[in-house]
Amino acid sequence: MFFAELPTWVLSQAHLRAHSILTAKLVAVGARVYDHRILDVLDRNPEPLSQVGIGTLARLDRRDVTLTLTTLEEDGYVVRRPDPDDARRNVVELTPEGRERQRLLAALAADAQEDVLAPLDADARGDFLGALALLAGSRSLLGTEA
Amino acid sequence: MFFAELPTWVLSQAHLRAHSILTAKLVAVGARVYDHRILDVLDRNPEPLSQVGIGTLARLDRRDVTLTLTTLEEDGYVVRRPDPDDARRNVVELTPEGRERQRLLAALAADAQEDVLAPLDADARGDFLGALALLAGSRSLLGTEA
DNA sequence: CAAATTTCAGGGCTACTGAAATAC
DNA sequence: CGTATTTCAGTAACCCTGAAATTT
Repeated sequence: MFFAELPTWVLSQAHLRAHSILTAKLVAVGARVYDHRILDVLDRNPEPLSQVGIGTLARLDRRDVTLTLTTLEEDGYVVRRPDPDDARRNVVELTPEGRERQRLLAALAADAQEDVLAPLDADARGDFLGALALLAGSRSLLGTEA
Repeated sequence: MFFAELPTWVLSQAHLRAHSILTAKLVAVGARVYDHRILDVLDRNPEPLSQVGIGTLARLDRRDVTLTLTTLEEDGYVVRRPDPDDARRNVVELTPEGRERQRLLAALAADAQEDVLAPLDADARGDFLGALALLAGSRSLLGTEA
């Protein structure tokens, strides 16, 4: 079978198109996908999080958490403080600007979903997303387990 | 909506799982996805191809064609010769070893497809792949156009 | 002259590993 | 002591751009 007929290939192209749509929305405001992931988990968790906690919830490597937080902190969207209960940890919190930033990024991400799914009608979307979650397996937390 | 519920996220995770399955099969024999793409188009086109021709058919950037061909040539799977009709071009051809290599990689890629689609039954696969091709759009050449 | 081909240099994003410093 | 957290250095694969050298 020709490589471009393989499901693995079509999946990669569908992902690439979706990812391009999403990143285009985000770069328009100077943001990246990692920014959105981290601000999202911070916005949803009222209790302060350590960087390890952020990495777990945002499914990001510790390295990428560190680098992304550095830029977010430089831009004034988050603050890092040493955890008073455990000096090994940083406590990371959203600033008001960060919370506002997240609302913007979430709105842009929502726009992107509509663009991505535009080729499918409402009926087809449900079936498709169900099958997609099965294929994603434990990598998405929406599928059979979660 | 939580970022992990977004279709863009689930799509990326499905792709990542599929890609991991495929690359695991290939790395087991020391090959990469680009190797498979290039050997595939060479194997299917009896007439010799230039590097630009390979890039077009394999949907690879000219830079990646150059780098991948260098390793394939070092391993004895392809040969590059100056095109006698146009000295700007290289004519690239599979060696017998390259043809055999491609048969191996194609078999491994086929195995990977089965593993990837395992969570879906036969009925669901057709619908899913049809929807997926729509989302991939012009990036796959299987969808509505092409 | 302009255009095409190959190659090199380099970057950006995503995902990841090893190791150091620090603190528990 | 061993373990956990953060940080730095670095890698791999994928996708892409600019520019040079060569030839048409």
